[in-house]
Amino acid sequence: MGSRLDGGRAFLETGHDHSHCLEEALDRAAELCGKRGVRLTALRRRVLELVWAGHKPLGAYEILDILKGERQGAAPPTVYRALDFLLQQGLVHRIESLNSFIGCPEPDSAKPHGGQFLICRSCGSAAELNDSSIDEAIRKSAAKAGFAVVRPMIEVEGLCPYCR
Amino acid sequence: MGSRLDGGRAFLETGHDHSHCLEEALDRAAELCGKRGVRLTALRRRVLELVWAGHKPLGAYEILDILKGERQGAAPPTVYRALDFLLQQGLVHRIESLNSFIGCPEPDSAKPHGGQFLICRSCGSAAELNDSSIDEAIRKSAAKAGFAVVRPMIEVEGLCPYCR
DNA sequence: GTCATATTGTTATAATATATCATTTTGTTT
DNA sequence: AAACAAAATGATATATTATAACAATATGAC
Repeated sequence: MGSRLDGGRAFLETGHDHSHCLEEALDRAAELCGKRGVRLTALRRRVLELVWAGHKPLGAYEILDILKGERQGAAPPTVYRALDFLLQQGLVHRIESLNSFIGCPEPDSAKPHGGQFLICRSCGSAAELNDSSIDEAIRKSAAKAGFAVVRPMIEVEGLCPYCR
Repeated sequence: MGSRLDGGRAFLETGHDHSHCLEEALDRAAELCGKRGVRLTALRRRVLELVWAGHKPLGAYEILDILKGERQGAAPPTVYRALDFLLQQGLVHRIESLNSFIGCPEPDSAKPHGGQFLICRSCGSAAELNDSSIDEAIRKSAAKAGFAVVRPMIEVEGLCPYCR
C-alpha cells in the first residue's frame, strides 16, 4: 500500500518532500479528469494547487485572498465554483468542523468517501485515514438501528505526533 | 442499558412518546445543572426545549425565529449564548455538517463526547449513537498514526428506517 | 440592602456561502 | 475558418451563519 495511505505520513515530518507530494497530486488530478472527460481548467488546477500547498485545511476566503493577487476580479463564486468541481471529482474534501478544504490523497479510490480525518488542534494540520475497520464499525452499528449508511464522515480532533 | 441509548429509538417510530422524551430531557438538564452549580435560566431552558422539540437538528436562526415571537428583542446573541451554555454543559450537540443543533440524550455520560450521529438525508432526523466499538476503531487507527484523540466526531449521512 | 458577578439586551459587523445574469472560452459542426 | 451550443468564468448582489462590544438588568453572596 502506498505511503500516502499511512495516516502518519500526512503529518509533516522531517524528510517529507512536499513539492513532490504536490506534483503527484496535480498529476493524478489531471490524469483522472482526462479519463473522466471533465476539464481541469487553469483556475481549478490553481485552486487545487493552493489546497495542496500544505497539509492544513484552507478556508475558501483564504484561497480567495491569494487568487485576488493573481486574477483581477476574483470573487467568492470564483473559489466556490472551483471547489464544487473539485469536491464533485473527489479531489478535495470539505472539513465540516473547520469550514475548510483539504486535498484528497486518494481521489481515484474505488468509491467516493466522506473522509476520515485526524485534525491537530495545535498546529491545524490534518491527515486523512482510510481505515475500513472504522467504516465497518459504523456500518455495523448503523445497521442495528436500521439505518442505511450513504456517506460516513469522521473528523477527529486531537494532537498530532509533532505537537504532543 | 436504557432505551434512549439504542440508536433505533431516536428515529421517530409509532409509539414514541415525545412529550415524555422532552420532559425527561428537561428534568435531567435541570438536575444536572443543579449538581454542577450552573444556572439553567428560563431562556436557556426554553432554547433546550426548542432543540428537543423534535429529533431533527435545528438551526440557530430557526430557534431565533421562534424566540422572536416570545421575547421582544431576541437577537442572534440571545440564541448563540444560550447554545454555547448548553454545548458546554453537554446538553446539546452541534451537527457540523448541518450547522445545527440537537439535544444530547446522554448529557450525564462519564466523559464529554463529540457525538456519533446518524442523519437521515430524506427526513432530516438524527439519532445519536454511543458505540464504544466505533470509538475503539478510531482510537486504534489514530494511535497507529501517532495521533492522540481528544474528541472524535462522527456524522453519518444515510437513510433512516422509515425513509428507506 | 449593597455589592460583585453573571446574564441578557442591543447594535453593529464579521465570516461563510449562494443566486443571478452577463461575458468569455471551448469544443463541435459546418 | 465561421457559426453554433455548451461550459466556464466574470461581476454584482444578497443570503446565511456567527461573533464583538458595550449597556442594562437580574442574581446570589455577604
